[in-house]
Amino acid sequence: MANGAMGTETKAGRKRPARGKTRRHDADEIGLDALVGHAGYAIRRFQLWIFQDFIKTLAAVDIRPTQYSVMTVIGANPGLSQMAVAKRLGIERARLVHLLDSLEGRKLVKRVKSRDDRRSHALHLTDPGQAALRQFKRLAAEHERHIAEKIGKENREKLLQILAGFT
Amino acid sequence: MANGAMGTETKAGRKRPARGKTRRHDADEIGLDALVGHAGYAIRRFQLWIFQDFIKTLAAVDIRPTQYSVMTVIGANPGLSQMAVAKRLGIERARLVHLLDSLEGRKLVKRVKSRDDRRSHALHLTDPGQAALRQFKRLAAEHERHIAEKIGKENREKLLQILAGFT
DNA sequence: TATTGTTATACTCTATAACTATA
DNA sequence: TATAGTTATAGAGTATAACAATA
Repeated sequence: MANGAMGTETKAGRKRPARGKTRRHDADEIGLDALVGHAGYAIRRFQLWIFQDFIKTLAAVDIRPTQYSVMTVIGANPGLSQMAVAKRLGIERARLVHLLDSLEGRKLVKRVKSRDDRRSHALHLTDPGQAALRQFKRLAAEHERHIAEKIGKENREKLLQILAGFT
Repeated sequence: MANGAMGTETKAGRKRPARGKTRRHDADEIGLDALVGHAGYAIRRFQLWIFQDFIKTLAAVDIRPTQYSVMTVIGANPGLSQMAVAKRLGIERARLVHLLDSLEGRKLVKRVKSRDDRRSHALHLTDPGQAALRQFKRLAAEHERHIAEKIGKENREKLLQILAGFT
């Protein structure tokens, strides 16, 4: 039996089932109502898709988005302090400690005591770390192609342009 | 003294400091290198900005993005089961249990034992929950205007259009 | 006094697995 | 057997606070 036989009409024009009547739906016939007009909702779903694809595409090298961003910034700016990396990427400095512990344990990154300021560490990629980063970048480029396939090449570029201020 | 006096030239044309030399930078002169071309990076930063603004804008009513999405979907589809809501919004059903515990504790939502399937609950907004949701929607619309101010009205609409498939 | 890196704690979120009561 | 809801646990991620060494 179809649901809502004794339901009242809602604003959206749907039948409201009596209390205690569970509506059965296919997932795609459930209305999102106001969520449809919320940029945050779409962005969030898209961002989850992107991270999942990134993780899958770089699974063989066991690198996650944040680790990739840390290595990329250190690779392009050798000698940065932990504070500088944390600020630039919007990561808590307390969290960066653990991220670097992991990358240093894998011999991809090294902390060198700074001579300028003995409180801080100068961060560098190791030689294997530099080679590894080149491979990570190739895989990340592949991931980027997945995005272009998903939303279209022009749309991806438009998106990058719209969000250029959030870097 | 400027950094990099004894550094070697990197591909990016920057001076590489000797090991142990910490580079001093203003945050905005640290290059992101490959991250600039990664949609995921920009999307992630934007998404964090959006969530922070949403949380701030709805702080007075103590409603977070996920709680809002759950109430909106229940409001538009009264009688849904927990599984249906979880699937539709991409939330783990185990997590939805706690989200609903909280909303039910605040008398915004109620679980009604389903007569159709005694394993499941039919979800409804309470009367105060319906009134509250109307207020949440007004505040969420204000948040949406903040987004439009941030990236531009047309860009926001373009974004919604590009990401329409991720709902 | 302030800052860097570190440690610790708490809370949110994600991902599972297992349990119960139903189907 | 399978599914809905629940409980529990572990790992990320976020947000703080406090501490030692150093500025």
